[in-house]
Amino acid sequence: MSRKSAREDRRIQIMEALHDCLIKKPFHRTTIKDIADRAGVNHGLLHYYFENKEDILINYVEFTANKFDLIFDELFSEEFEDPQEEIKNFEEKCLWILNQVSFNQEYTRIYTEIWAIALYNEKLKEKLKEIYTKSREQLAKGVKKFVHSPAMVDRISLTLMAFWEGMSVMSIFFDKQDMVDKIEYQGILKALYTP
Amino acid sequence: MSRKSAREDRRIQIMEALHDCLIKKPFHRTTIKDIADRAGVNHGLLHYYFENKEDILINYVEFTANKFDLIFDELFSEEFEDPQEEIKNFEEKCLWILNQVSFNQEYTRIYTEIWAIALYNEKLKEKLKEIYTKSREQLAKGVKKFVHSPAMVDRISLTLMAFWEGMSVMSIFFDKQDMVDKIEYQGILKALYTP
Amino acid sequence: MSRKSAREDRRIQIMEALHDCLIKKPFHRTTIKDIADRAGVNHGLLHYYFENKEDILINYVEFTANKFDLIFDELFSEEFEDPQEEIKNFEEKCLWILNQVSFNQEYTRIYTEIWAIALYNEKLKEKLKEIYTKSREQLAKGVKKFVHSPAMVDRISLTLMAFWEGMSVMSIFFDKQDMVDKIEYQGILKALYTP
Amino acid sequence: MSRKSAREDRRIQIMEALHDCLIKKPFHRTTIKDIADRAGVNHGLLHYYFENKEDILINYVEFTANKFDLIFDELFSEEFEDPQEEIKNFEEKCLWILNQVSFNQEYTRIYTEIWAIALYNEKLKEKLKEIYTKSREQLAKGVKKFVHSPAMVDRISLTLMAFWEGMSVMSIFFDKQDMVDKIEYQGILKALYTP
DNA sequence: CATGAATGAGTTTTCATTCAT
DNA sequence: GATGAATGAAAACTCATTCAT
Repeated sequence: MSRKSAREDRRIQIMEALHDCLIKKPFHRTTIKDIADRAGVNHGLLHYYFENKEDILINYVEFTANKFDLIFDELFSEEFEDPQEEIKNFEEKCLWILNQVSFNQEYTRIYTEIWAIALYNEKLKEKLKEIYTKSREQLAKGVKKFVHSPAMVDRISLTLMAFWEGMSVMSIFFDKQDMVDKIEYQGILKALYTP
Repeated sequence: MSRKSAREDRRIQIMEALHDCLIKKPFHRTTIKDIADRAGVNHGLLHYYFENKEDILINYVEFTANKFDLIFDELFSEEFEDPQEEIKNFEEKCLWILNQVSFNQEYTRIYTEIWAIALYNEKLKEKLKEIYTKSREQLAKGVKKFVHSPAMVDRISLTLMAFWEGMSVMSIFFDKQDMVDKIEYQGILKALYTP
Repeated sequence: MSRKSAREDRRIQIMEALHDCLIKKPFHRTTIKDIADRAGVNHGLLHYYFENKEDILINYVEFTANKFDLIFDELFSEEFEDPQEEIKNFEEKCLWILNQVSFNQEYTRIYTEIWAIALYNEKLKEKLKEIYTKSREQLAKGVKKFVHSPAMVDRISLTLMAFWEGMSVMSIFFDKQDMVDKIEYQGILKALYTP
Repeated sequence: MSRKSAREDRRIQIMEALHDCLIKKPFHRTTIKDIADRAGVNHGLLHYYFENKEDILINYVEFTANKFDLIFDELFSEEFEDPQEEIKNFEEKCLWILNQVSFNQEYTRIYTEIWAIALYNEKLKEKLKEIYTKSREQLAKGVKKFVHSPAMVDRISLTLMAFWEGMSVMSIFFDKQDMVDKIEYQGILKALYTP
């Protein structure tokens, strides 16, 4: 393994340690030592691999963004012959995102806080914008398969993103199953792409 | 003015100072002294009127919650003769909420952070739950006027809440006007209450 | 009741409140407000009746000193015909002091701390010296009844005082009953006044 | 010198700084910064080597306890052929303790306060109990050499401990030389071990 | 006399960051 | 690269005391 990737491995190890920490504590109460302990390295070393504490977070966001990217990419690139099938499949994917992504407790926790930090941190805000823009584009790719007006594709993907985001936030205190039960998801979707 | 309200005035003054501070800095970087300076009082006094820093925040949330409560209450209690009028009115109200509440930059900033804090603070979480439950109920009151199935009333209000919440969060970095333009709001609403 | 004694009543009320507080908390963790609350008066008032916090303590010491004074005075002024009776009576009194004074948990607690404060407070030290000197003198009065050499009277009273003081301090963590059992008190006393 | 002992050296340096501070000021008026300044180190460092202020005190007590332990151990392990010699020697040792330990102004000052703190601090109380129990045991070892009844050995050592403790406390304001003069120490001792 | 609002000095503790080894 | 000792800035909270009403 090259020297470069050994360095990268260490960085990933540290970012994963940060992830584990963020599940338990908010970022500003997570200390450099917490992260170091979790990663099993000396705390002084974190300053060798990252500029400062904030820098670890920014890199962490970039690091996890790639994961989401892969998920959304894979999710919406599948092709079907039958348009009817396409729609049914899309609805399934949307439901999967709601349950697996929006309602993922770990990411909801972590990203809710990252949003809050981003408010006062331009670099982080930029990163988040990137992530959401990409996701929206990939979602749009999926919508395009059965909706033709570009304006409507945009409308639907934006609305879905907002809806997921809101459900994610509300899942913090409202019962997830209860929320899912109350939503007749397909109805909403159908409504969205009905002209 | 009675002594009692003098005390309450001071408390409000302090909570308003916190509000001003939260627009500029996240809560955990806002110091007791920042709030005191902003309120123009001695920092020791904040500990006289509130138990601790967290207590100020919790009271602040309660304080602003009442404002929202009043808004939602007033918004959805108006009665119309014509059901058609009712629906049109409701749509207008919803648009107003999106623009005036969800897209209110100050509250978006502040509440995004409060959500993040609430993740690790049961008292705050409880308060937020209360606020959202109340708002949902008042929103439901408005929906009931033209939708008869209770299940659907529930579905619509939950979906709208999530949608607003998500739009609010996304307004942090996406252009608000652009988002409004892309949404054909009435379409969504109509879709929601069409069986 | 004269104005003067009304003032004195208030002062006593405050000193008694301090006493109650000192049973529960050390002096430096007892706040002016604690004392005021206990006394049922406004905390600002304590500064009207006493110069400052320390002043309350000094007055408290003087106040309780009088109580001890009365006890010792009454204890050793009784007269007996028979010298043998005198000795037996003295031994009883000594045992009473050990059990009722040295082993009095409240006073042990409070005075142990007062000693510590007195180390760095001349006024308090002076007060304590006064109290112990007086007690020693009254104890000596009791001893004189059956011991004639003034030097020995002095020796016995000093030794007894030290012994009581030490037992008091040690009663903080050693079992009192166990200590009493282990001491054959009369033996020690007899030894002390046997030439 | 090993790394381990470098750490221990620093800890001792800090405890010695605390000792120096306690001679001048009571513990609760001694600040972390006072101790750090005295030790010539940064105040933040104290929190690196000790959990908190209280922890320094507890370690200090343990640290000085060992010193006393050594003294008492050495003092009462010497063996003599002649029982008469044994007694004479014991009396000398007791007088030495009175003068060098009970009347040691520094330790009297410091320990008087530590007693007071221990009243409200279980950990400290436990430590003190340990120290006194050990000392009593070592003292008993010395007494055993010329007193055979275990009950009496116990009685004598307890009484001596109390006496020393009391004399120590009283030495705060009574003249030490005067007290020594007034005590015919050998008489007391003889009395104690005379059946 | 009585109240309680207001002040401000003081103290412990936390922690990111630096740096010598 | 790795370690852990050292630094120093920052911050919450406490409380005796003062004072206007």
